Amino acid sequence: MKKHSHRHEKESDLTDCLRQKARRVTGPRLAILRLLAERRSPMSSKDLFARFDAGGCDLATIYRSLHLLEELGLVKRFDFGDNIGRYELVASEADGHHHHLVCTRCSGVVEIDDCFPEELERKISRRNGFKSVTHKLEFFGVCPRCQ
Amino acid sequence: MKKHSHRHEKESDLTDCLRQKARRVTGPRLAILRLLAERRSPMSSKDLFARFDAGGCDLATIYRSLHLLEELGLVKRFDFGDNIGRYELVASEADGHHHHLVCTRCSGVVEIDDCFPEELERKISRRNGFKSVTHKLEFFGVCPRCQ
DNA sequence: ATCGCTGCAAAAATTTTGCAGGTAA
DNA sequence: TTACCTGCAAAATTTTTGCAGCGAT
Repeated sequence: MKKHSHRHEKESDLTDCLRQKARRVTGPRLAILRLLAERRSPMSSKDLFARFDAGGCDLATIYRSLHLLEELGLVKRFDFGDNIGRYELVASEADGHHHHLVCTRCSGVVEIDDCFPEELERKISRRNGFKSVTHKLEFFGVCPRCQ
Repeated sequence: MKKHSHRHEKESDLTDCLRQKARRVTGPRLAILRLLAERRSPMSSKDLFARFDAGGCDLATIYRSLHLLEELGLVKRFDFGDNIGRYELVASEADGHHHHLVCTRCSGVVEIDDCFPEELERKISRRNGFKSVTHKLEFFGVCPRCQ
């Protein structure tokens, strides 16, 4: 059984992870996690920067925080092919692995749960002798409103 | 039956495509196509720039050319998550749609022919009301030599 | 009181754009 | 000749880094 979820779950995850690495729990890191938790679709550093209240947080800090949070496995980076890194909170339930369907007109994002078949991934890994194989999969198309 | 391939196939494809758009066949465009044709794995603008002989070609021209060639459907852009656009020649046989297995240590690239099942892609498209759905799929892992 | 973290500023890296002159058709 | 292209330089974007001071533990 997984622990029950309550509003501070992410904060305690963060505290746990950081303690293990002798890193500190700070305002910007908590704020970034909260901002990401408010949205289902991935956000860029700039998106986050724009959503900080007055007295916000430096852009450099956002970049540094996202790198750290990614290293801790609390957030995950996605790439939609426009040279802008976007990050999403990693779901605590299950593995949270999922993909996106991005509208090429309005850039709207729909979360997709279907995934590349594990068996095929294993086959690709085995056939090429690669270890620790993962994948990135994103879908692109024109959403109903933009058609 | 498809037309037989000979060494100038890409050049004539280019000529055809450009004519249709009232664009010109130029040295840099031909050179970029040739450089891409020499390699199986995708190249960045900088890679291409570095491979130009003396009296080469401006980086800005490479960027402009790649955009144009992509628009013409002669090259395709891939993203490996490092904010660097990489381009590959579009195979003339079949649709040439394929993916890559990238080593996270040495950045070596293996071409992969397996692809996301069409039926699943159609299901995703249908379920969300999206049109013209395509996808980007890349694999990452540690290659045999780097293990 | 440590050591890590942040803001600020400067730099780096990738990509885009403006413009004057050169070139394919 | 007429657009279109290219090189050069400057700018725009996104991301990284150095450093002095602040702050979590």
